[in-house]
Amino acid sequence: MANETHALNERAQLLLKTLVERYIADGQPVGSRALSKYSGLDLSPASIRNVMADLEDMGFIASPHTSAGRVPTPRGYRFFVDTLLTVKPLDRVEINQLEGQLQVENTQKLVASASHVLSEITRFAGVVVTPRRSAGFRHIEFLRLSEKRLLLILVTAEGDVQNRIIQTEKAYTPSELVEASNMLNQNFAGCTFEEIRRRLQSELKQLREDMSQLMAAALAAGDQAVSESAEDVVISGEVNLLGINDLSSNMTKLRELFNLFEHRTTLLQLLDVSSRAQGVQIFIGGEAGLTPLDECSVVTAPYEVDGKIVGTVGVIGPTRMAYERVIPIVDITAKLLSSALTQR
Amino acid sequence: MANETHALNERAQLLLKTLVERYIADGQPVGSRALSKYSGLDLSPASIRNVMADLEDMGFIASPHTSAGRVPTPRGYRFFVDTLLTVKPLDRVEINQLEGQLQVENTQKLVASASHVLSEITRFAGVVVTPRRSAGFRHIEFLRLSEKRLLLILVTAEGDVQNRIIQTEKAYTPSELVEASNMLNQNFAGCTFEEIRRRLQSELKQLREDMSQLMAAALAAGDQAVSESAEDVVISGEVNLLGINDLSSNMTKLRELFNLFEHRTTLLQLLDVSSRAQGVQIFIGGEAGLTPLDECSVVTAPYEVDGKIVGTVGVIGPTRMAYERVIPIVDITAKLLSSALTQR
DNA sequence: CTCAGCACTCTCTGCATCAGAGCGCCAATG
DNA sequence: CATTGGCGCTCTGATGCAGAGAGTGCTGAG
Repeated sequence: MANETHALNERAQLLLKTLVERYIADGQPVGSRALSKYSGLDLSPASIRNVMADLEDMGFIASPHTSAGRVPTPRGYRFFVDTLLTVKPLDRVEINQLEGQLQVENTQKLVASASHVLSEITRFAGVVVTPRRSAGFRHIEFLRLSEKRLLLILVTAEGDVQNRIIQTEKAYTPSELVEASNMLNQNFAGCTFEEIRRRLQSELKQLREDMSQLMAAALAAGDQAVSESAEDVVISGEVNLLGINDLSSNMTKLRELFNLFEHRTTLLQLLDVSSRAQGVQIFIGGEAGLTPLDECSVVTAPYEVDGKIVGTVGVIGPTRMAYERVIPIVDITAKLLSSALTQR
Repeated sequence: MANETHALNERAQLLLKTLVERYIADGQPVGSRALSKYSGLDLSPASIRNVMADLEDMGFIASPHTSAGRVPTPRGYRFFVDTLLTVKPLDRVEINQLEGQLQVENTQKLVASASHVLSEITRFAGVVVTPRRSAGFRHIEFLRLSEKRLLLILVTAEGDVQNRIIQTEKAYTPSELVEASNMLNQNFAGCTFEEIRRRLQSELKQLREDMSQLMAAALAAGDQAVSESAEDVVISGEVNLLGINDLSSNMTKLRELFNLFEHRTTLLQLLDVSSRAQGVQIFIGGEAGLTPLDECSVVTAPYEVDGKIVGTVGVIGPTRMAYERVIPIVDITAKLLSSALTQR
C-alpha cells in the first residue's frame, strides 16, 4: 500500500481514467457503483471504493460532500491529460471544414476567423494572439487628406497594413510627399525604424528642413504604429461559456471570467507562456494562478511563420471539457494558421 | 373618472413620475406607502392606492403579484421618458472626459473608442454602427508581396484604409504595378468602382491584356472591399450587463441577449431605424419586437459627417436605467463623433 | 484480495407554518 | 365628494421538519 502513494498501479489508472471520462460526459460526481459498471473491470463497488479512497488520499479525486460520488481534482485532470488521455486525430472532413472557414484576405481577418472557427467548432471561447511583427517596414506612403493632415500608410515586412492620420505644422505639396516616401522606400525598405533613425541622424541636417520634419513625423508615427500593434488577443464565442452549466451557476465567477477577457493584458501573459514550448499545451483550473480561471482549462498551441513562433491560438472552456476532441482541433488550427501566414 | 382613461391629470402624472423614479433607483416594486412618502403630495396611502389602481387600468403600471408594490410597464416607461423626464445636461468636466477618451488616429479606433467610452461611463453596453462609406476611392496602390501575390491598398474618400491580398495569374513587375496604380489614381480618383467599370469597359480592350487583367482584379477586389465593409456594429462592455440584476437573474434571457450581440445583422436593423430621425431616440423593452431585448432599453443617437447622417451610437442597458443620465451622454457622444469625423 | 452487508452522513424535495408587505374595499369624515 | 383610517384577503419568502435517495467507510467472511 505504502508504495502506492508514489505510483498508480494499472488498475487505479484505469479507474481514474474512466472516472474522469464519465465525469466529463455527465457532469455528475461518479460513485463506486457507476464506476464498477463502466470500468469493464468486473469488480464490485466495494472493492472499487477502496481504490477510490486511495485516489482521494493521493489528491486525484475529491468528493463534494459525504454522500456524493467523486470528481477529479485539478491534479486528477492533470494526470489524466498527461498520461491517460488518448486523442483521436481529426478526419479529413473536419480539417477541410476548418480550413474552409479561414479567411485569408488579410492578417486581421485571418486571425479573427481563426478565433471564430475555434469557438464555433468547440462551442467554447476561441482565442488567438495576433502575430508578433518585426519592427521593419516594406513600404510607406504619405497621402494628403487636407491642408495639414496627412494619412500615413505603412506596410510591414509581413504584409500587414497600418494607417494613421498625422497633423503637420506646414502644408506639404503632393510632390513633396511623393519625394519623401520615395526616399524612405528606396533607401530604407526592410529596416526597422530604429535603424532608420540612426542612419538618418547624420543625413538629417543635410535635408531641407521641411523634409526633415516630415521624416521625423513619419518615424515617430511608424514607431508608435509598430509598438502599439505589438501583440493583442482576439477572443470570440465568449457567449458559449454562458451556456456551460459548470460556469454559469456561479454568477460572480462568471463575471470575473468575463472581466478577464476585457483586460487583455493578463490573458496575454498566460497565452504567451504557451509560445515558449512547441505543440499543444494545457492549463488546468487555477494552475496558472489566475483565480477567474478556476473552473476553466485553456488549451493552446503556438503557430509560426517561416519556422519561427509568432503567436498562439487556443480554446478556453470549462475544465470539464472533451480534451480528446479539443486538443486536435487546436493543434490543426495552429498548423493551418501557420501555413496560411507563411504563404506571404 | 371615465375621461381619465384618456388623459392623466397632473396628480396622476406626478405619482407615475415618482413611482418610475423610485423604481429605477431601488429596483423594488414600490407600494402606496412609499409613494405617499416620496411624492411630496401629502396624500395618504389609501388615496394613492386609488390613483394607482387607475394607472394600472390604463396600463402604465403593473404588480408582479398581489402583495407587492407596482412596477412600470413598458408603456409606463414610454410615457415617462416622453413627457415626464427632465434631463440635466452634462457639465463641462464630463464632456471633456468623454472627449479625452476618443482616439482620433483613424476611423476604426475612433469608432471603437466611442463604443468603449460609452460603456465605461454608463456601465452598460456601448454600441456604434460604423460610418457608411461612399463607394468612391481616393487612392489605390498595388504592392508586390511575392511572385504572384499582390497587396491591394485602398484609401476611401473618407480617408479609411482597406487592404487585401490578391492572387494573380501572371507575375507582374513592380513597374507594371506602378503604371496600373498611376493610371487608376490619375484618371479615376473620386469615382465609384461602378463608374470606373463603366468607363473602363470601352478602353479595356485597347490596353495590353496583362494590364486589363490587373484592372479587372483591382475592380473586383475594390468592389468587394467596399461592399464588405458596408456597415457593422461595434459593441463593447457587454460584460457590464452581467452585473445587472434585472438581467442576470434570467440565465436564458441573458444568453439570448448575448446571442443577439453576436448576430450583428439583427441588431444592425434596429439601430438603423434610429438613423432616420434626428436626435436621441429610445427603444423600450420589447417595443421593437425583439424578444431578447425584453428587459432592455436602447438609447441611440445618429451621428453625421458634413451634415449627413452616416451612423448611430447608442447604449444598451436594462429598461430600469437612469435615462436622465444616459440620454445626454449618448447625445454628446454622437456630437463628438460627428465633429471628429467631419475634420477629415 | 475480494466482496456483501450495514450503519452513517449528507443532500434534496415536499410540506406546513408564519410573519411581512401591500392591496382592495368600505364606511366614516370634513 | 374627495380623502382617509381600518379591516380582511392574498401572495411571497423564510424557516423548520421529515423522508427518500445516494454513496461512503468499515467490518467480517470467503
